[in-house]
Order: sequence, then C-alpha cells, then structure tokens
Amino acid sequence: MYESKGTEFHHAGEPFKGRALLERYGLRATRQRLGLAKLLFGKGDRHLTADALASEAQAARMPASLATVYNVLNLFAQVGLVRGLAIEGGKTVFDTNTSNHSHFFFEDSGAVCDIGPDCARFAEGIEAPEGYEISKVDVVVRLRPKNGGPAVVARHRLGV
Amino acid sequence: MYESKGTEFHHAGEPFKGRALLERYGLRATRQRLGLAKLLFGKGDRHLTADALASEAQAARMPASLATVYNVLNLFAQVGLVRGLAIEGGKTVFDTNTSNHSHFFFEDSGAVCDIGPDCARFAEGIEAPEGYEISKVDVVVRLRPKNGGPAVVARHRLGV
DNA sequence: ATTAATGCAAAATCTTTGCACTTTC
DNA sequence: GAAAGTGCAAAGATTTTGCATTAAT
Repeated sequence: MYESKGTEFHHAGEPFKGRALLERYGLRATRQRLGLAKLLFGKGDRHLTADALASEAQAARMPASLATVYNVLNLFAQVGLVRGLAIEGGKTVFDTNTSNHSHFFFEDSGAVCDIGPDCARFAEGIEAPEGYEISKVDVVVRLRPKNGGPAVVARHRLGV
Repeated sequence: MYESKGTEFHHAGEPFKGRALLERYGLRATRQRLGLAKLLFGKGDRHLTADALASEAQAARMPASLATVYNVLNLFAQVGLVRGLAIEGGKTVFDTNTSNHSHFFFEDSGAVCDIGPDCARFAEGIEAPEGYEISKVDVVVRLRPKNGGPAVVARHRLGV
C-alpha cells in the first residue's frame, strides 16, 4: 500500500520500543499501556474496536480490562497516537494511521481498510467557514458486494 | 446553497403532500409517519437525530413515541427517503438529502451542515475492490473554532 | 376482517464513571 | 510515599425488540 504514519512507530526487525513511545508522548509506561501499544503499533496499520483489542490482549497474555482499554484508546486518541473513526453508528473504530486518509467500509463484513493517500486530495479546495478551521477530514467509501459475488474473498485479501 | 434532492418533496407555497409521498414509496400513510414526514420534508434539508425529531413532533402536537420515530427513520432510510450518517460515535444523524454530498461537522456545537455539491468529485477516481461496488461515500470535514474566535456565530448562520 | 403500525417497557449495545486497590515513578 | 492507573461493577446513553393494543386498508 503506502508509507503510513504508523511506520513511525515500527521498523521491521527491530524490537518494538513501547516504553520510549509512551514517554515521548508524556505518558506513564504501565504494563497495560505497553501491552496495548505493542498490539496496536507492533505491526503495520490497524483498525480495531475497543473490545477487539481487549480480546487480542487477552489472547496475547497481556490482558487489560475493557474499561482500561477504553481509557487507553481515548488517551492515545487525545495525544494523537491513534484516531477514532465513527463509521457505523454503534462502535468506534480506532485507526493507528492518524493522517488524513480515506477508508473502505465493507457493508457485508464490517471490515475497514485504508484507501491510498491519493485520496488526500479530497481535502483540497475545501474552505472552512469563517472563524473555523479544518480539524480533520473523514472519508468513508461504503462498499457492497456486487450482485451475487462471493464477497468473502475480498475480505481476506484486504485484511481488517 | 444548491438544489438538493430534498426539494423533490417540497415546492414553496404548495401544501406538503405527505400521503402521496409515502404511497409513492409503498408505505402505509399512518398519522405518525405523516407527521414525521412533514417535519422532515416540509421545509428544506434537515439533519436530525431520532430524539430531536421526537421532540419536534411533540412540540408540533403530532407526537410519536421514540420507538416509532426510530422505526420510521430506519424505514425511511431503507427506502431511500433519508440517509443515516455516523458522524459522532454516539448518535446517528438522519439527513433528508440522500445524494452523495459532504458535511461540515462543528466539533464545538455538534452542528452538521451540507457542503456544496462540488464535493461530489470526491468520489471520482475511486475504484472499488474486485467483487464490490461503491454503495455511498461519506465525507465529513470536521471543524474546530479558530484560535479563540466566538464560534457560536457560525452556528446560527449555518443552521443545524 | 385482515394486516400492519404503534407504544410501552424491557433488553441489548457500547461507553463512561465512581471508587477501592495496585502500580509506577 | 505521592501520584496516577487499573479493574470492577454500576450507571449512562442510544438503539432495538417483544407483545398487547390500536389503526389503516
């Protein structure tokens, strides 16, 4: 795909330095935050809901309570480590790529994936109303399976 | 602003024909649906949450229970009379303009308003993955008050 | 009459919060 | 040891659902 801001936190081969990352953002390095950061930033861009991350943490033997996962994700979003996306009414999806980019949303599976940076131009030419400035631009391209095609294939090809 | 799809349902001066509208979409013309349709389509484009609409209905002496408002809005969304927007995590905003257009979201006030159709070009040049087709494109430009400016002004100028 | 819609209250979700306990610095 | 974070359970908020009642064709 393309070089995302996420790679700022991870270089192939090198061990993931969660402690350094957290301290760079003025955050205390607690066990839970280190574990969640490793899952979030340890390997490429990710799109996760709070409970999905909690499950992963459970599976990876670095559990954190759901409340803590919410606290940590909200905190990370505040300092700019992740970005919250309101794609489907219910759950908030947290994206480790914090740059202004666009998303495909698969209506059948609920999967979310990045669209290349060429879509950055979306924001070009938009003028904010007087007294305001653009905080960020969210573009979601919603996809549905074409006619009767087996949509599941694309899900695996593109990942979540 | 611009000619929106919403005007399809309302022509200045003429009485609002809710019954005709509902029947055109194969929906039964119940008292509640007629009342809600009048509020939604009676005067220009609107961006409303379910409970805001319920409150309006209450005030306009054509009350409908919140459950019914949800049912009706979801039904209207299904048949294409309105479109649901997931802008902020919590509430779903229903937009009476069902065309692919873009929105300003005012982070301070929570207000939502349309951006002109020039933003339709956003969807141009995007190719759906194999087996999928684009269902719709949601573009939300999030705005924050510039420095210390009195942001409230813009809220009134632009409406909700 | 038949069929569908409404309203209420209860349930389901997702998220936040209060507070005692634990951890980090 | 002081300050901050965590976990639990409870509370909030939004949306959906089951079912008896009411309304529309």
